[in-house]
Amino acid sequence: MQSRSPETPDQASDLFAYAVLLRALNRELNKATLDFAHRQGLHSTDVHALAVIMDPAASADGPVTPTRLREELGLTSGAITACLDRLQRSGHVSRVRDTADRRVVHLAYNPDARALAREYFSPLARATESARSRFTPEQLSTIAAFLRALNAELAAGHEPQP
Amino acid sequence: MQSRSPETPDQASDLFAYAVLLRALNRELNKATLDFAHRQGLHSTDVHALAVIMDPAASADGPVTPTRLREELGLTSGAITACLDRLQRSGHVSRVRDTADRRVVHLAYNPDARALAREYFSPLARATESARSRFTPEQLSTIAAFLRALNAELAAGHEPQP
DNA sequence: CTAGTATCACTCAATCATTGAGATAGTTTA
DNA sequence: TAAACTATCTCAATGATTGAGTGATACTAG
Repeated sequence: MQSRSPETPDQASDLFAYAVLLRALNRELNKATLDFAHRQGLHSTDVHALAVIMDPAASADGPVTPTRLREELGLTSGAITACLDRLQRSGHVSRVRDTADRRVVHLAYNPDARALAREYFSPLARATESARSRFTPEQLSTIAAFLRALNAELAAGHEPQP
Repeated sequence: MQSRSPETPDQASDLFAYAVLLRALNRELNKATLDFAHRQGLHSTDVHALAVIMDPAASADGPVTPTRLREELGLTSGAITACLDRLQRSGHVSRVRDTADRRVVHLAYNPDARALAREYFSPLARATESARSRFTPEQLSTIAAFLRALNAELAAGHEPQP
């Protein structure tokens, strides 16, 4: 530990400071999401749901279904139904019955939701671009590797939760 | 767009993939928070509030007040009061009047909330430790620098929001 | 020093998202 | 075919959140 004065930034190389940084990041992203929700007149739940439906990483393993959304958002089925009702009424997503298993509903976002998505994603993209510009391609690849590793670790940590 | 095959990892060095990684991280952290909230019988709002009150990064500029919490969580004053009532009733935080400005309330978390905090923070710490172990100190310092830069950019992005 | 204004936290009735137990329709197993 | 299972939806009850307004404290100008 070579931290000498309070403002030496290299203290951030220890575990505790890392966790603090990550939670701060989490807070900033949540705040951005809330801001967006308020501007759009949507509930934060609905925006979180939209993010899951729209984000390629979330829909990596197949189309998103209400059950998938329930797991992702930690809500009960009743709440998911209400949330989807709101999103459908406001024209952001539609429910499409699976052809193979007709119990299953696939969630598709409508064309006009794309503009919404762009507006939602762009502040993060802008901030990310700004931060990225200060690092070399090699460094950026290291950082991406870390983020991937961390995501994998966190995802693994949830699994054994009955 | 130079992505060749789905599993090539070096696609993650472009901006789009970065944003996807960051949102995935955000989702994982939120999910961890929700799990914790459910286990503790707390509302997600209350856990978010606790996180703000407990986290050193959040309380960097002075003690946390209800107004600060309102800005951070994007709720109205009525909701904040109710949330603090719950947290106080369950013994996690106490309200302390500021001595200088007696309109202001400072939020302090009680000793028994420390154990709660440890349990809340430890899964993230464990995952972070695991991910960190695969990188050199120099790389870790680069990654921390990026996280700090990104947080600063995101924080700056919120300011001009009236 | 005093009136006027701003700020901080709180109150309370109304609103509306969420819960949780069940109903419904579809699928798989025996 | 009947039984067991699964995915989604329904709906009354619950309770968190809203939003306007209150009381208390602080600042500021005259």
